Amino acid sequence: MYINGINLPNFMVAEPGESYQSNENGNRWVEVLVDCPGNSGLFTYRLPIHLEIKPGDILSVPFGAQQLGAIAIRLLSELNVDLPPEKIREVEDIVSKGFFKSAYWELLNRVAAYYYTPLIQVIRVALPPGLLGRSQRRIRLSRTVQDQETKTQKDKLSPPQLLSSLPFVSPTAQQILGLLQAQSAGDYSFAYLQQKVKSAYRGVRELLRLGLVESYLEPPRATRPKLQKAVTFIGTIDPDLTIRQREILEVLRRRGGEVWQKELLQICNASSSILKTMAEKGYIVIEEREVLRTEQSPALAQDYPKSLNAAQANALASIQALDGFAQVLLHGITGSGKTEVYLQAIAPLLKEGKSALVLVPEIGLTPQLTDRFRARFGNKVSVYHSALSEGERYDTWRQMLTGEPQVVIGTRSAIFAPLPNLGLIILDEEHDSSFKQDSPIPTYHARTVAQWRAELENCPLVLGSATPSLESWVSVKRQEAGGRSRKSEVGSRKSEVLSPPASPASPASPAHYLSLPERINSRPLPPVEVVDMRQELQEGNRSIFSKSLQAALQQLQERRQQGILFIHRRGHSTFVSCRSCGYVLECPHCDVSLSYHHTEEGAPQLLRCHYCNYGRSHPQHCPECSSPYLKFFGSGTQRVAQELARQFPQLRFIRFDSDTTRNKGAHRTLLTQFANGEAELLVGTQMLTKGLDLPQVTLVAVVAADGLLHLSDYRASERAFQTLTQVAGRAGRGDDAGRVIVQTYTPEHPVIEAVQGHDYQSFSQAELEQRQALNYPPYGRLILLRLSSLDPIQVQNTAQTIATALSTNEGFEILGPAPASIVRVANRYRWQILLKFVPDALPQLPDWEEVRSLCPPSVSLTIDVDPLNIM
DNA sequence: AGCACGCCGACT
DNA sequence: GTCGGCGTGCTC
Repeated sequence: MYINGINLPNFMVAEPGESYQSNENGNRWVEVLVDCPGNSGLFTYRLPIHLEIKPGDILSVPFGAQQLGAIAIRLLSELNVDLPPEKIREVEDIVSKGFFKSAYWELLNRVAAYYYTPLIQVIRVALPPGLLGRSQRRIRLSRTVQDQETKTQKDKLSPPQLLSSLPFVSPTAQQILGLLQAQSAGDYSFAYLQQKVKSAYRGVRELLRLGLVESYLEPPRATRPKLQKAVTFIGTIDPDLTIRQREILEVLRRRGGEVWQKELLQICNASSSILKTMAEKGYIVIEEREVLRTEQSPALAQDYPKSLNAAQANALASIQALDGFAQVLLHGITGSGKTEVYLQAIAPLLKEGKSALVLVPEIGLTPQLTDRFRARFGNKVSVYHSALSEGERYDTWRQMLTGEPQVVIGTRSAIFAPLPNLGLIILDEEHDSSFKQDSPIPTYHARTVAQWRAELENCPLVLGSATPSLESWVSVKRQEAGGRSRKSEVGSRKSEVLSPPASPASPASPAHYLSLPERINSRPLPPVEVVDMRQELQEGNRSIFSKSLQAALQQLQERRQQGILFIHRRGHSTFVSCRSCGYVLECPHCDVSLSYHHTEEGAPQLLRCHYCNYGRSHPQHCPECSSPYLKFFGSGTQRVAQELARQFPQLRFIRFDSDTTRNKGAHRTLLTQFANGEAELLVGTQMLTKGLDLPQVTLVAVVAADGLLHLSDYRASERAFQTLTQVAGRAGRGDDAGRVIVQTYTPEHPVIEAVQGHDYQSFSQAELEQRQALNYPPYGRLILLRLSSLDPIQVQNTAQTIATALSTNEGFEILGPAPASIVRVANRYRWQILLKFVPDALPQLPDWEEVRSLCPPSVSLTIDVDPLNIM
């Protein structure tokens, strides 16, 4: 396949056994998948003789009164009996030859099946937007009218005379005709006419009958490649060239024999006519080439591989020794140089002609990471995420299809990047919850999909994190233990014994745990000081800053060092805690804290458990110590900023949160300002935790850790530990030693203690014991049914009906139905039912079709498999 | 989702 | 009586 100079490889087809010439095999029909809501079913079309259609091709088909994109699923030699042959229409065209390799196709199908999502929805995530676009119906003046019109103009007759010469035309039709005549091409989209004219439909029909206008379909506007003229040098430099021509050829030759025409003319200060002459004489070729609209990055100095410490070298060697599918957990503490390991693992792959896929939580937040990849691999790196423009996305996507060895860095949807020859998949910060999509469907987790993809493409998957998710931890541990018995407790010793790569003889253990237990250059992890805010209150300090933090901020200012202030700001997900004794109100039936319920104005204040729907009124006094100082927690960045400005007027700070980083490139700008020393303090939320590498930061402070600790969610502790460890890890990455201050009302909380001791090991062990006792993931699986409707009564009733129907099933426990923590969002009332499955039991899944049938049309139901946010 | 058809209320 | 609104159902 050859498209505008880019050589597309011939992909294997979804069903390799398919005959080359479909008609010879008796296949006369094709089943296609159409992107049309309300039906996720298949449609059958006739194969035109002149088109050679194979499964996996993207087609254009007539569908009702429109033309749309469809995907060929399989060829048929016989028709379904209950499909009347006269209804069958013919495929119009092939939009794109099949790029659904069998492994890729299998991946999409697996995602659809696992997440109970129609396949077409999965395909929509995988394909760039616009590729499955629908046709546009357009209306234009018919030729006769146009001719007549020009004649009228020539004869200086006014248009009304044209109309008056016609038979009775309704006012609507006249209006449409007027609009079309006013436009130079006499051509409008039907949709435009419909919005401009009251009831255009009838008017248009009338005009069509009269033969005054014609209706036509503009084919689906698949995002088109951008073309530009390129000049290629072909001949030799001939003596009978003019001096000017020779000059141009010289420039062309020096630039590698191929330059964009625009560029060449600019350099030579020439006009295109001279090039035309030269092309006619056969010295050069001018042709349209595709220009890839890929993101341009600032010029970067070439970066070279850095020397590795022992653990890094060990990890790299283990990854490089892998052959085929394997899952690797690269557990490297903050600042241990995981990125360098990735870079060096990728470099040899590119030489072998393979590509690598690197997934990161949020691309905008990590300009540093992409810069580093670009500095190392130059233009072999492309970035792929949903914030790209349609054109950029399409072009990057096509760039991947070329099969050139390359590195693609992207966010969760990039797991579907159509890279052939995948040699390695890396998920950086694999614990991060943004790898999970919770709406729209499919509610996939990129890590789960990555595992399948690595397996199907037979390449290694590296999961990197300083704070691995318990899922990955357990999964790798379990498989490692299953494959070979090793005595040493992993992670407890500094120099970790690496398990040798799985030999082909024992493929049972494709899991490896690799540890980077030390920071690069042997820098120490920063000491973590925990400040008891109850104590501060007792001592009369009512400020949100402890004395210790105040002193540290003062010092920062004096020594002109830099720091980070972390605030956990979350809208309504607040919890209630006693300011005197730190008691947190919890649900008596579940092991979670109660959350303050957002109800109507003036309604009684309620505390509610979102798991079992237990509720109670907000108490006046602490049930533990009777103190009246019960407080909702959740102070935002703004309040902290105000407080900073008041107490430390000299201190310059930059707010780094979703309010201040909304604009494109704002992250980079703010970080550059900070790096240039334009402020001493970076004040921000979650986004500070994600992969920032700012060597000059010596102080990290967490204003109130409690906001993270007591969310009413079984994952609260894991998340809190991850976030706190990550944010603490921003300190002391440079030559100056760092320190961390964590303010809390519950210093004895196990998470705080684990963070203080930088102790992933004991934290995960304790947390896993609790999860196991309660059957929560990674042991028991969860499926969350989310229901929503504009009608609060109807959702509640439906939720109740479904829960009752499900209760006859075995193999899972039903929690709820319960209202979502914020019941009303965008005027929709939301309820949910959580299904908790018994671990290792054969999953007895409910019949989802039956469940859906219990849902009236006014209530929408989504099934979230392995939900991360249960709130 | 579109885009048909079809059935009812407000006008010449 | 038509015109023009909107509700319902289908698309190989």
